[in-house]
Amino acid sequence: MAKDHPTVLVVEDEPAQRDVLSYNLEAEGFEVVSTDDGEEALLLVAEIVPDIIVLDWMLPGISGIEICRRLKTRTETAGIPVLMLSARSEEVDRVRGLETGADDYVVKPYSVMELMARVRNQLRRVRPAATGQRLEYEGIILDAETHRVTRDEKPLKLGPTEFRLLSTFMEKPGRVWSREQLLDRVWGRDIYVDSRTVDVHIGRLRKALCAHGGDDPLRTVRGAGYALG
Amino acid sequence: MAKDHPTVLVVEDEPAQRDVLSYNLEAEGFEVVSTDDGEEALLLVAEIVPDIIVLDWMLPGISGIEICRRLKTRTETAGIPVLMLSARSEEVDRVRGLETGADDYVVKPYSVMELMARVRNQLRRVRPAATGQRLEYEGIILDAETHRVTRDEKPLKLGPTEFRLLSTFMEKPGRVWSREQLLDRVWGRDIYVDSRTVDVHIGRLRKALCAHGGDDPLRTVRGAGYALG
DNA sequence: TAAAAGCGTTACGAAACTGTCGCAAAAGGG
DNA sequence: CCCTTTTGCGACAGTTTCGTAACGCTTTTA
Repeated sequence: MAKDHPTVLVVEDEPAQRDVLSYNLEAEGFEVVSTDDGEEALLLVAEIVPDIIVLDWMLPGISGIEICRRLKTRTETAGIPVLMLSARSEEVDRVRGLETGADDYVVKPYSVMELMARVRNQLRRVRPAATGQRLEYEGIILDAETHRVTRDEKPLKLGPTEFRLLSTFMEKPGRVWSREQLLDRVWGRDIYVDSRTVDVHIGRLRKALCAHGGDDPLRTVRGAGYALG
Repeated sequence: MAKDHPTVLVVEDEPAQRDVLSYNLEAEGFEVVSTDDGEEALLLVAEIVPDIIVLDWMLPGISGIEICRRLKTRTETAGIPVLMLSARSEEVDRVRGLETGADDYVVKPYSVMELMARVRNQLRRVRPAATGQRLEYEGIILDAETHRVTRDEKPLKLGPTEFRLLSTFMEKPGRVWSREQLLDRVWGRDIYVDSRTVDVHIGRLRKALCAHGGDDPLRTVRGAGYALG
């Protein structure tokens, strides 16, 4: 029903490796999409907008390094963390890998635990709420671990949907989210609900946020969507 | 020279598998001893007295199942948790595995994270003090060593399941645990138990905690799970 | 070996939450 | 200033989630 699991895109040409990665990532509760093809990867990124990309260095066709470079030079995708995998261990490669903009670099053979830790580490930057962190904005504190929300020390009562909605806003204060983006993120990619439903929940969130007084921190951007602050 | 890291004995004949296991277990801070031979395993158990044994089902010479049987029928070794690994997935095997006294059973291919979690899970059973001897929260004191719980000096009567449930909560007061996470930690990953069963035990735990008066310290987080405080 | 305690499932009522609708209010555009 | 588009929001009915009592079964205890 609801989606709060981050999506990982795995780009790896060797099937066995790909399976191990998918299996373990899924077991950790991530939503995994994988491909063995560089071109397809670039298309998938635009389509599914993953929260993080795990990218093999060596690929048939476009190399991983090239994919990374392209992603990092496009503003829409530059923010997505890229974790490079490589069979080589030379220092040169590590440097080159990070030069192209990869956010982290893991040398094969790697410990699965280590890889998971690094994936989580990157996610912590992009999806703080999904990794159980504390978010704060203008006196509003959202603690993902305890599921508690307070405004100016006073506890707020939010339903599950309002909670996820607020988490999304607080991960990037100021960012404007369209109704469709919110439906994707808060409700789930494959669920159909009328986009006006978002309005209603925004309204409910507003009411909850202002329950003890204070300004409405949510901004309506006519024709575009909503934003926090 | 005190040994603060639990020792794991890995019995697995395929070198690649053995290496993966050792690597990941060591990365997790366990002390690992491994062998590919069943006879040697039996000798090693007597020698090093591991805290837990990870045992492959199929071995040249003595089978894993036979090793398990022998260990479980000797009183000195019966208490050591045995985690069975198997490439087969038939129900028959699962049943037979648990019949011989294995404490848990993992089917290949397994998630490394899952395996680690199960190892930790078994260890917790044997060394409840591993995380800390005495937990306290708001007048509730749980002594892992004596298996006793008091609230405001008054002793509480908890069943085994409620005890484990409470110790999970007290490990991280405030943290919200989903029903699935609780099933994992308190029950065990392999057995199918309806997730609603958690509710019932939460209810029982609540009743026990409030037996001598006082507020209900457990918080229900709709759509997410439960938390202490 | 009988009694007691503990366990997991089910059923059902209560409460909370959800999505949709309809209309009023607000915002833009010309 | 009026007309169109977009948004706010109360109301409502349907659905989901939760708490708990009851029950049969297994394990432990005396």
